[in-house]
Amino acid sequence: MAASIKEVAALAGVAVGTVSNVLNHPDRVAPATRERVQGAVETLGFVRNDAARQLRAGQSRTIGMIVLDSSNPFFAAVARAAENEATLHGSDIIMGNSGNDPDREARYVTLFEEQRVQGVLISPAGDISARIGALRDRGVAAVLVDREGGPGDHSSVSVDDTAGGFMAAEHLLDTGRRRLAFVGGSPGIRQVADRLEGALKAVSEHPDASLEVLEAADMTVLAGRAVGQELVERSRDRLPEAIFCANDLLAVGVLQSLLLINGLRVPEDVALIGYDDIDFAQSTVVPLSSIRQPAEEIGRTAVTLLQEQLADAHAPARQVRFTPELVARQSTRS
Amino acid sequence: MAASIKEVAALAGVAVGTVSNVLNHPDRVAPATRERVQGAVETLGFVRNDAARQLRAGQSRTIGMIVLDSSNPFFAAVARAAENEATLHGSDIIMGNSGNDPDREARYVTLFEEQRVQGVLISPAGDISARIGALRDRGVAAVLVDREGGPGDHSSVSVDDTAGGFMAAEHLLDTGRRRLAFVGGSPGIRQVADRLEGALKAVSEHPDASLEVLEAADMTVLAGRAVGQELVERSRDRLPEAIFCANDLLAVGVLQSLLLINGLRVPEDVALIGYDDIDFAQSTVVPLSSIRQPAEEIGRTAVTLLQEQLADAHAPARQVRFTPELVARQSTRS
DNA sequence: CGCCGGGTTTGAATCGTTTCATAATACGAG
DNA sequence: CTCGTATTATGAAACGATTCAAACCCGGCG
Repeated sequence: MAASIKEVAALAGVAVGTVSNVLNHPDRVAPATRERVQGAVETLGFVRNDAARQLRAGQSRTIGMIVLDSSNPFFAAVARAAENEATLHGSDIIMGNSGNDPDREARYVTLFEEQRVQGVLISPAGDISARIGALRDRGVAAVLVDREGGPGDHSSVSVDDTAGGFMAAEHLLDTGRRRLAFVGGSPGIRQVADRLEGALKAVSEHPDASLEVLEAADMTVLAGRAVGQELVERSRDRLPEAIFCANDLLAVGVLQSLLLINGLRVPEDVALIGYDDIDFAQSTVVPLSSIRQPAEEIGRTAVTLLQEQLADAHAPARQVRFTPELVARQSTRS
Repeated sequence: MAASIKEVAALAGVAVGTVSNVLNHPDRVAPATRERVQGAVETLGFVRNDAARQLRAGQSRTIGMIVLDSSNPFFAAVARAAENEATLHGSDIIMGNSGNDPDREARYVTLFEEQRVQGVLISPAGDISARIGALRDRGVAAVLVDREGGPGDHSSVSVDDTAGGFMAAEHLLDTGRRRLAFVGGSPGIRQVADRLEGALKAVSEHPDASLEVLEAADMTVLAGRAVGQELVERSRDRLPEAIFCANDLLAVGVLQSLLLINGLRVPEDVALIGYDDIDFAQSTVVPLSSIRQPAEEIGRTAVTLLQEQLADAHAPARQVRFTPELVARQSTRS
């Protein structure tokens, strides 16, 4: 159905090699011939078969990217920045969503390997350092995104989640709250574990403070709402004074159930802080305090690190680590 | 670097065809041989080269999807639903972001054509019906998403934007507002034009009502904030009584500047309604009225229609059209 | 007039997989 | 013991683009 280079050659009355040259090295072809070939390409509606090209080349121009949750605005922002940066370098990015599911993650890694992508940007769900090692052995560059690489082996772009967790809890403590709660997703998620660890550290520095840990089914608005519901069903005096959510989506959900459904006041009855500082954080019912991560820079840097690896396979792995930043808004006012 | 089927065959002491059979038709191979081959695959870390496979097959198992703006939660939801549905059918989806830029859109279409994708799901930015026609001629199925197909030629999944625009304006009029404003992106965007048209129709039915049209640079929170800023700088009596934004992101931005920055009250001073009913709409400072579109169904249906086309190239194009729904919240209370 | 050198063009070889007609083998029945 | 059949294995051909050594053409120079 689709025309091949051979048919173009036949129509233009030249050899296949010439057509290929018109496509890839126009300067090597005499102007008259070039036009004749371009005419043939036009009339046949020829579109280059990328599979054949790649097969010959042994490698594609594509970068694979696996994100934990593309419907989380934070990851969407990271992905967008990466996309822009890649376009600048003449690469295309194709994306996959693991949804925090190690199986789906593995499927995408395989898919990308089969496609012989140049490299992979990945926010790991499970423990895939073994898999990444295998990738590198096979000559596929990889950069961890939003997760620190092991000791010197993988390049990575991360944000210091422990510091972020510390900042969040510290802020709550600074504003006079003592009975804190942490709402996270599965403790298997590294970001959740690290943020919790930071929070625990802050709390441990105040002998009179406590931190209760709650687990949400998911890191979504809906799951946040469910946890919030659970909380308000307790007797009032067992309610925490402040809640730290592992991301803004959870915080928004908790906020909804506290406030809209149960008539509690934020921050008077309960203070609330999220994580990521997504665009919506400042527009919520009560503007949400949060810990900001530099999404754009993360995406851009990830691509840059990957390009470094591509340019020189023996370039040392680099770990870039950003520091998050507290953004205090009304939801934690004292 | 990467092992090929040939090396696997050599190591296992069988012919290449046998290895291929182990990979694709394990039942045709004797158990003993199968295990020997699988062992070789294991030790060599063999990964199938998809380019070669596709070249031979002439087609891939991939579906290409082009969205207008993946950082808009509405599109993210559509994409996610499509992804799930495709996975169910054993296809993979790769995504591209046009960002409403016809050039980027064209680049992605080309990329997908070169990859010989099974089909394309596309929310068109520019006028690409010509391009889609070319795709079909070449045997690539296409489904328009969130835009109605022309008369009988393309399959499409859309939502009646004119009806939605009408509903929004009608609702504002019903609650007693008369001087309305419409905030949209570029009028070149079909959704914007249609929603405006619907609103105009509603307004024209009320002789004492008026509709002022404002254009935002973009359909983002930031652009919304800019337009809101412009509005509040006017003298108070020239302020509209109600604002209809072409999507929720714009509405959130407008809300921010009205309320947080300028101390106006919503809905008392100005009523506000958005479009899409994204998850955050109910969590904004003042819960946002909106027009809901069934994102999940749109994504799912798009894939279904594509599968129909794939199953039978001569299946008639189908147009599925959903009707949006008004969700009234506090921001338009009278 | 023959040869040289440049710019052009040619077309066979190659990439790795799948397919399929054919060959090899094993096993039972006669 | 032989033939027929069923099961399994073989390996050449094909997919379509790129590459590259070789062929070709043509004007200029000795």
